[in-house]
Amino acid sequence: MIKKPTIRDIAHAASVSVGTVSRVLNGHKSVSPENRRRVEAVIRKFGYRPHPIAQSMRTDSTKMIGSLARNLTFPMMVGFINSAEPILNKAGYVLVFANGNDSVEHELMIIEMFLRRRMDGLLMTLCDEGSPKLRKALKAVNVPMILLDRELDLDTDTVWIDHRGGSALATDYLLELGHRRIALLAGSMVVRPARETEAGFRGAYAARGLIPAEQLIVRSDFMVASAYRSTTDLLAMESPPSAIIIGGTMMLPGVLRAINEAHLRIPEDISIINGCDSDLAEFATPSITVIRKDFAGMGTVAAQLLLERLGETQPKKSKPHRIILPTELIVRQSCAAPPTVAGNKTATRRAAVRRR
Amino acid sequence: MIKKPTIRDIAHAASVSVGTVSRVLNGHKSVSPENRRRVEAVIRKFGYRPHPIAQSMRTDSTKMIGSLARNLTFPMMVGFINSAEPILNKAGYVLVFANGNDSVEHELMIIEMFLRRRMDGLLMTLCDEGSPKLRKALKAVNVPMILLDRELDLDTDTVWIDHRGGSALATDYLLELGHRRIALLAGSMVVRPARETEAGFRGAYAARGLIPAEQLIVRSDFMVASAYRSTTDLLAMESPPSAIIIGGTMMLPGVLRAINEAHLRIPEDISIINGCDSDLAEFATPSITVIRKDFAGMGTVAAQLLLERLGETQPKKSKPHRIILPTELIVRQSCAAPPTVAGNKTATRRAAVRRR
DNA sequence: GGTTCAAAATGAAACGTTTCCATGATACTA
DNA sequence: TAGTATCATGGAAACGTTTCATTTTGAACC
Repeated sequence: MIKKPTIRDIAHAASVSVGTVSRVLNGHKSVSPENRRRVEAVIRKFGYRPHPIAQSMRTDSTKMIGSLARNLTFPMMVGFINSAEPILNKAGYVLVFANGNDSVEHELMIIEMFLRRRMDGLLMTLCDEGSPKLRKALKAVNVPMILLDRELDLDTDTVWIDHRGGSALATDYLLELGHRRIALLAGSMVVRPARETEAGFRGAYAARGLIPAEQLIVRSDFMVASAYRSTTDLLAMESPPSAIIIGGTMMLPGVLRAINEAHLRIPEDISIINGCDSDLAEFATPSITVIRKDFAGMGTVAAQLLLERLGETQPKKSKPHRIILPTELIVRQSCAAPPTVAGNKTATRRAAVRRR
Repeated sequence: MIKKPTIRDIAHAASVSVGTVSRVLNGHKSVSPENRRRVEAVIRKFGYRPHPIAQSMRTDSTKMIGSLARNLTFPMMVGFINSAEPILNKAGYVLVFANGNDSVEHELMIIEMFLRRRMDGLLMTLCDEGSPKLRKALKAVNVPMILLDRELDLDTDTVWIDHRGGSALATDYLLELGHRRIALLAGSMVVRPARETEAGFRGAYAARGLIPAEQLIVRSDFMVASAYRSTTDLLAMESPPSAIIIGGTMMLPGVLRAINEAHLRIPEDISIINGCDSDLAEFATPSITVIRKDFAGMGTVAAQLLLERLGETQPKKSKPHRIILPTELIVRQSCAAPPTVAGNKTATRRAAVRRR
């Protein structure tokens, strides 16, 4: 491997000073057309590319964006990264990715690492909004940062998904169908999505002058294993729910398994709505009604917001942006009127057989 | 934000030279216990951390690993990154991620970018093994590189998945059930997995002295849209297949949709086997038999292999590693004996109704 | 033709490390 | 005791840029 040419080589070959080459490179004004032409020719001829590390050393800017996620397993992160990464790339930035593994300690380490490595900007989702340590760490961040679906009292740009609206839509839909015992797998209250989901749920009840059954609101975490456990418990209750709203994005398999094992049919015996769309929701039998959330849109918006901040010459912060992305209820086949109270099981089972 | 202390500040505070501090930092031998103690104390007191960019500038090593994938949408990439990233992190490396978007041009740009940014190592999957440009670009790579599930005639470490074995297992299973018209959605022949899948398919036929129907082998790409189209075409054939093996990892929804629209039942009318496991495969009704592939294992192995190479003091290449990860057939409910030839449709439809 | 002024170009410093070379000190050998 | 390894340390160069202060150039003006 031949040694790469440096700016010095270019300067020499074009018989100008390194300063002049640098000015050509960075499009500065005062360089004569004649010299500019010559320098550019030599650059092309040598295939010269400036050394990014040396540039970083001098300018203290790395053209790198750090992205911290709780867990890449979440389908949302895939949609997010997939749409954010090309936008950043196009602007000359590179995405450095790290997994927080749902651990505060781990996330702290990663934040420290991002700052030490002089990331130019950060895209962050945290596992716990309540951790004072994390809050302090974020507060010390001195580069543009976009907070993703998290609520911390910091003056940073934020992109939120309207979990509350989606949840209300779903709840209202079930109430309209006649359900009165709706369970909610809300997830972990230490992050905004779970709290908003619960708020939307309660709001929909309240709008009809109804009150949800507290024991049907389950707050645990977003894992598939807890979903399975929670659903099993719910179905074993004295008076079980006639519908379940799944708050998280990856809990659906656990819920389906629990329902299968209880030998219940969807939607005859129980209705369900999932908290995000997925292959499984679309192609399960019956297909699952979902609250669709635009994670790809979140990636796009976050990337654009970040680039905007990075482009600001004035470091005097303009007011932080706060963007909320709408959600949508995709009605499929997993919801029906609740089983009638009298002659419950038999009636609905017969109906199901007729159905196909 | 206070200015960070530099090695010079430490040297001054500990009344030693910067050289000595550097030696302490890098664990060199010849520094007196007394000085080492003092320097370490000052470092702790100041909370000093060496500046990674300056280190890179001097050592020409960035502690960054570039990872190029065709498309993060592939579930395999998620499993892969999720398991590789923590291993690299633990060793002090950082994962820089880029999406090739299934475009040769784009992948070339990214490779160039990785090299320019002086990645210490590369984890690569390409969209086309046949592209001379890509081959040339890879050949010019002068850092350790692991090739993932791709076959190029280069002396780099490689991690392969045993697509051939898995495909043979699946094919044999269907042949054993009595199927003789098995379709294969092989995917795009420009990458190894597709070719190996087809080879395993043919091998299983050959092992029984049988010959597959060529018109049932479909070679297109791995997208869900093509899967839908191909399946629709297959089902519309004069004598359609009685079973389908899906070569790709994300084509299942397309196949299911086409089968639904043709009003065929799985497995009574048609058997299917998917090329990788997924939530959908596990929880679809009926659940789908799959060839399970260990993408997480691939991430682990690739990361370890890469770290091993990076740790080699001798740059004299030892023989390239070539690791093949086994596959496994997970039998679920999507396969049955083919419909009997006589009285075909009626017979099986009745059977299906009986079934539940 | 000399003076003035803006534009263009140069040369060197600086960014924060690592590493090499030289030097001094200490211990070991003959 | 002198000679010679060995070890510890300091000082400085080097990595490849950008930028700043300074000098050079050339045109315009009177």
